[in-house]
Amino acid sequence: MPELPEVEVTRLSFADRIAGARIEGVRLGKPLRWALGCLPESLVGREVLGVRRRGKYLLLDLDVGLLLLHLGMSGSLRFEVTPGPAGPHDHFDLVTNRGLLRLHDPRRFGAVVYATAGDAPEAHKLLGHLGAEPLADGFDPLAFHAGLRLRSAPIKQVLLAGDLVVGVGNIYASEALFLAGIRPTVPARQLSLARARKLHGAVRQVLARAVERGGSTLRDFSNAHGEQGHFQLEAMVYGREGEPCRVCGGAIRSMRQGQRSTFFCLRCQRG
DNA sequence: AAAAGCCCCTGGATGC
DNA sequence: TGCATCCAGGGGCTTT
Repeated sequence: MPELPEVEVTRLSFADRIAGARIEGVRLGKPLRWALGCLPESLVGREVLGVRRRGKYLLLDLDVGLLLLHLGMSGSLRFEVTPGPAGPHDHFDLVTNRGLLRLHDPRRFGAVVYATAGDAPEAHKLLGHLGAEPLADGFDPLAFHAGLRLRSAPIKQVLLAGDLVVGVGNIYASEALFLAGIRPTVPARQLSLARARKLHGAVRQVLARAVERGGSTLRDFSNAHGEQGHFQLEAMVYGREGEPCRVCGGAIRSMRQGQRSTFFCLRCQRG
């Protein structure tokens, strides 16, 4: 479910409230993708300094070490001062003196992993290979184009891979390619500098807009307050197979790329 | 090195 | 109503 916008919206919805909180306990539900990597009791007494985001990971900085959180496909976080009892899909609770941070994740592709403070966060195994942050100043169109030139895979799959640019998942890859007028199947290396620039801008535009709209709620995404997103209402192509293109009126098509659905408009995406 | 497939898991929609 | 099948926002790992 969660791509960069949903993860960032989640972060914004609880970062201020958890900053400065003292950890009082940890409750684990069923196993997530990876083991926590430390004894839950060892977190008690530590302070949450703040929350950052790297790609689709949330980084909870502690006074000693940090927690990496990933929402996987079906995860969402809630932060509640007066929480109810844990449900069958609530697999991680961080009890603090400010409130309870709870991970709800039916499919359990998500994860909470402890990392020691020793290494810089960027050196962590899970983060080391990640590409540029698309909404940061460091996302450079020239470097983006240079990276694309090295890849022969279809541009849609290069966007999803996350080693050139992070945070673009299945919804926003289709949306960005539509905005840029680029066919999802074109080999990445075929994109000219001008078209790479256009895609670079489209990625930034669609992600920034989605953050503004609170993310996309297709089934069950909500931020840490339980509020849903609204970007799905203005999607140009994602999930719109057979419906008319909002630009040219032609029928939106869908196809499979790497066992994921891709949505596009034949007429508007000729490149 | 890069690309393509394979899984992890649950639930909802659809079809017979 | 019951059961099988397919599909879903991710991504690390293994195999080509």
